Amino acid sequence: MLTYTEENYLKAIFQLQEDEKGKISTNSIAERLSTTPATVSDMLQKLAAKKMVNYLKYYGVSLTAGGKKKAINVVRKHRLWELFLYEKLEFNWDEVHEIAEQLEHIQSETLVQKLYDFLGKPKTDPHGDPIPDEEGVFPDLNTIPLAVVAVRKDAIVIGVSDHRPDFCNTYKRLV
Amino acid sequence: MLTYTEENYLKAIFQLQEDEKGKISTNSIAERLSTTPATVSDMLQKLAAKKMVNYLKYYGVSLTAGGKKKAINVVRKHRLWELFLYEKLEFNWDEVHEIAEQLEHIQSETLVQKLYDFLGKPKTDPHGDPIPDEEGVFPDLNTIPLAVVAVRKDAIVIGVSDHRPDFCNTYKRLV
DNA sequence: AATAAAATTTAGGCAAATCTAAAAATTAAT
DNA sequence: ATTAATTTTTAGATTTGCCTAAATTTTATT
Ligand SMILES: [Mn+2]
Ligand SMILES: [Mn+2]
Ligand SMILES: [Mn+2]
Ligand SMILES: [Mn+2]
Repeated sequence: MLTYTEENYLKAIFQLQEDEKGKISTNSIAERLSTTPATVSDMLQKLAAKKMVNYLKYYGVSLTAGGKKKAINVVRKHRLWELFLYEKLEFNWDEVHEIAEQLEHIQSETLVQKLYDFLGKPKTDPHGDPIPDEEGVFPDLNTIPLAVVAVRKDAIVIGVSDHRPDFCNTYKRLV
Repeated sequence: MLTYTEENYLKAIFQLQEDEKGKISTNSIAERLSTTPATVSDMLQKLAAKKMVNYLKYYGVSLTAGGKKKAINVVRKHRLWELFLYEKLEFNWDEVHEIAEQLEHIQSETLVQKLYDFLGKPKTDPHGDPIPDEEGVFPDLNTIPLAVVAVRKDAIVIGVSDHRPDFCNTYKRLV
C-alpha cells in the first residue's frame, strides 16, 4: 500500500515523463512538488525499494510498469473527482483542482468504478484532459495545440493545460 | 489546522461523550480507536495544548466548545458522504462507513455545503443517524430504542447503531 | 585537462504518530 | 489504612516525511 505522499511522487514523475520523455531529474520533481532535492532523493530510494521506479543514483528516475499503473490510477481518480465537482456539485472549473488533490488519494477501487459509471464513463475532465478507463488506457482526443492551428482555420478549444485557479479564473468555460 | 488523526480523536471523544456523559477515560478512547492508552495520553496533551479538549491528568477529558464544533463537523461530513455513497453511487449500506472514514477528512467547507445541497439538505444518513446542519445543530428525529417500544404497538425502524459491515450486511434496507 | 558551476546525495535533526516497557497515580479490596 | 489491582502517564524507540548544511558527483567552461 502506498502512502498519500508516495502517490503524489508517482503522479508527478508520470506527468513529467509525458513532457520530458526518458529519465526525470531530482530537481524537476522537487520543483513540481514544492519540496527540496534532498527530500526527493530520499523518497526515490524508498520508491525504488518498493519497485515503483527505476532509479540510478545521479542519473535520474523513471517509472516501472507497476509504478506507472499506480500513477495512472491517481490521475484517473483526480480527473473523475474534478468532473464530479464541476458537473454534479456545480463548482467553478478553477476550484476543482485543489480539492481533487485530496480526493485522488481516497482508497477504494469500487468507489472509482461507481464514480466512473455515475458520471457516464466520461472521456475528459473540466480542463479537457483525458480520463483513462478502468484498464488505464487514455482516450485519443485528436487534439492539437492552439499555437499550431492554421491561420483563418476554425477550431474548438477543448482544454487548457494550466489548472491553477488564477489562470482558470481568468477565462469562463462555455459548455 | 487539525491533522487527520486529531480529527479522529475529537470525533471519538464526542461520540463517547454522547453515551457516557461527562469526562471520558483514556482507556475508552484507546479501545475505540484501536490504539494504546500511552498513545492516547500523548495525543490528549497535544489536543489540550491546542485548546480542543479540557484535560486533567489522570482524571479524564472532555471537549471544549471549539473541539466540539470540529467534532460535529467531522460527523456531519461522515454522514453526508455516507448518504452520497448510498443514494447517488448505489453502494450498499454496509459498504459506506469505511469509505466515509476517509472522506470525512477532506478539507473544504465549500465542498460540505455543496454536498449538503446536492443531497437535498438531508436529515439522516443511511443508518438513520441524524446529520447536523451548517450550524452544527442536530435535527430532532423523535426516535426511541426498539427495546422500549410497547408490546403490540406499531413502529417503524429508522436506524441502527452498529455500522460494521458484518452487522449491516445481515439486514437489508427497505427504503 | 583542470577548474568552476550545477545537480545530487548524504548526514544530522525535527515533528507526528505509533509502539512496548517501566513508573506513577488512582481506585478497589482486604 | 494498607495492600493489591487497575488505570494512566512517562521514557525510550521506530517510521515517515520533511528540512538545512555539507559532501559528492556530474556537467560545463575555460
Ligand atoms: Mn487538476
Ligand atoms: Mn495529491
Ligand atoms: Mn458511519
Ligand atoms: Mn476517520
